[in-house]
Amino acid sequence: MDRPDPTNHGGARQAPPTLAEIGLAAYAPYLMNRIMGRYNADLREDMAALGLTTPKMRALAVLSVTDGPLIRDLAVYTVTEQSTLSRALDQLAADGFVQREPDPDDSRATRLYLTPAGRTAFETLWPTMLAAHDHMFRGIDAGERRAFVATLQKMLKNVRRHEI
Amino acid sequence: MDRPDPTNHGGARQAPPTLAEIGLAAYAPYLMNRIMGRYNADLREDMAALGLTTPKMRALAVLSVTDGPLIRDLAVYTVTEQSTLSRALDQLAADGFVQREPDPDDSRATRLYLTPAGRTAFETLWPTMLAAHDHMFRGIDAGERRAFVATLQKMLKNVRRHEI
DNA sequence: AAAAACTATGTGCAAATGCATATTCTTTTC
DNA sequence: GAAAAGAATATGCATTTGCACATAGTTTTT
Repeated sequence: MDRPDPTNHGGARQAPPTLAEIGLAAYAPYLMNRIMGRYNADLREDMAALGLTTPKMRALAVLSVTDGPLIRDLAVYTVTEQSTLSRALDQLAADGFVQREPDPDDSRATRLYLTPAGRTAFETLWPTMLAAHDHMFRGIDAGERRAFVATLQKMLKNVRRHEI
Repeated sequence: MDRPDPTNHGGARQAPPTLAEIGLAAYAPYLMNRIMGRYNADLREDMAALGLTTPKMRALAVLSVTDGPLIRDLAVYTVTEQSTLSRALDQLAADGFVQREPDPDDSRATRLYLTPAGRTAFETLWPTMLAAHDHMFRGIDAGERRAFVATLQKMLKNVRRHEI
C-alpha cells in the first residue's frame, strides 16, 4: 500500500515533515545516537581500566589498522576535535601507547605510530568492542547486516568532506 | 559465492576476527560515529546561535514529541548522563525553554514540559536537523531507507535496557 | 623572492562533562 | 510499622572538551 515514507522528504510533498510526524522512533539520527550510546556504555568499564577516554580509545583503534597517519587525518577518522586529539595523544604518548614521529617531508606535520604496548592495550579492549558489536546485531541475519553496512557506507560517502 | 561475512562473528569460525580483518570501513560502529559526527557538525552553528549544547538540543527535541516525561526517562531518550541533563535543564529553564513540574504522585520526581519559547527554539532548529538528515540519505531510495531504519529499530531493541 | 595565504599542531581558558555522593522521598522486607 | 533497600534528582569536584588563537612551517601569488 502507499503508506507515506517518513524518511523521504524530497518528493512531491509540500511542507517538510515535523519530528512528530516522522516519529522519534523512526528518525535515524535518534536511533543511531541511542544505539551508539549503549555501545559506548558497554566499553566504558574496560576503557576506564586501561585509563582510556573515548578519543584515546578511538585513536588506538584507528592506529591499530592505519600506519603512520597525520594527526589531522587521525582527527577525521576518530571524529575528534584536533585540539582534543592533541591532548589525548599527549596522554597516550605518556602512557607509552603511541609515538609521534616528525614527518620527513613536512616539518609542521607529525605522524603517529602505535607502540607494542599500545597494540596490546587495544587488543585487550577489542574483545569487548566486538562483543558490543555482536550484541547490537543479535538476531539480524547476514544479509540484513550486509545491507545495513552498505547503506552506512553510502551515507558516509554522502556526508564526508574529506577523501578519507 | 561464499565470501566471508565480516559482520557475522557467531558462526562456525574458530577465532574471533580482528578489526583489521573486518576493516574499519566495514565496522558499523565506526561508520555510525563518522556519520553522526557530521550530523552534529551540521547542527553546531545553529545550536550555538540558540545557546544550545547537544544535551540541551536533544532535550528540546524529545520534549517536542513527548509530554511531561520524568527527568530519568528524558536522560534515557537523550542518551545523556543524568547529572549532565540536570544541569542542561537548569539552563533550559533559565532560558525559559522548559518548565519543571513536581510529579503529583511521587514527590521525588519531576516532570518536564516545553514552554512555547522552547517549542519555538526547537522549530527554529528543526529545518537544519531535517536538512542534515536528508543530506545523509541523499541518493538512497525509499525502500533502502525503510530497511535501514527497520534494522536500526531492531538494534535498539537489542541493546536497550529500559523499556522506552 | 618577498608577501600573502594557507596548513599542521599546540595551548590558554572558560564551559561542559562524568563520577561519586548527598538529599529527599518511596517501596520492600522482616 | 520500623528499618533497610531502592529511586529520583541535585551538586562538589576533578577532568575533559571546544573554541579562539598562537606558533611554526609550506605553498601560492605577484
